[in-house]
Amino acid sequence: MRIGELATATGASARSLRYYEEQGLITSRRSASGQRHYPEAAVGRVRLIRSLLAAGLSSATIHDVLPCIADESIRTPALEARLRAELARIDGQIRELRRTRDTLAEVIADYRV
Amino acid sequence: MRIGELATATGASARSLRYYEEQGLITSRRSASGQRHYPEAAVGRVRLIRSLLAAGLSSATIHDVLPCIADESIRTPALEARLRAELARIDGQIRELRRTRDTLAEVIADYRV
DNA sequence: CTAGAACCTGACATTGACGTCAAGGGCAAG
DNA sequence: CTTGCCCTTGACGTCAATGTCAGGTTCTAG
Repeated sequence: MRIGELATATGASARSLRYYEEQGLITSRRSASGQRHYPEAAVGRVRLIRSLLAAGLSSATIHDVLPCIADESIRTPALEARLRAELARIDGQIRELRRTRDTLAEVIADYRV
Repeated sequence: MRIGELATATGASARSLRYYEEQGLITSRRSASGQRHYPEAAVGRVRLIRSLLAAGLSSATIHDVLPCIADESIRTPALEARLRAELARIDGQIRELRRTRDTLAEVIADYRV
């Protein structure tokens, strides 16, 4: 699977995929001519990366926790704590979003009256 | 209320408050010497602005919908549609966050085993 | 073989919500 | 009056994820 195919499969641009690799979030096997080739599993990994990015994790944070997700052998208590912290952060973010959502919904409800 | 007081009351920096004003999100009465003064109501308004920003609305979007929120006389069907669209966007964002959250939670659960 | 699509690296540009710094004016307390 | 803090405008810096462009190489279809 070359980069263009992975791009269309994941919704990430080729530029983004190279960036993810540069940040150590994904790896690629190179053909003799230097072109990147990916295994099927890269699709799921990139999708996970994108959802974590969308959840507000930085690429550095993802770099820290992704090996923990991908490779059981690297799982450590410190990484578990990190994951829990990020989970808590996302939970807080969801709560705040819901409050904002409700504020907006109230505005709209009042709107009709 | 001067800018420093509003800043500590809302958690926004003075820089941010000037930025919000520059973007047309808030207004201020100026003293003879040019210093900004705000009414008490500015606190709530700035808090609302911040939560909308945190929810991913751009300052331009907030500029569009905030008068609708603040001033009933400007409410129009177009603005209501805009509000509904933003509400839907936030709902989608919450759903995606929950999926990511659950993915992360699963990882942590698997972690113990 | 050849055209065109896809890929490569490297570098600069962009965006939005700010931070920060400079150079100065305003204001209350002692 | 002065000390020190708060305020002003204006301009440039930052950060992170991507866009974009240039100049060149490689793959694929006909």
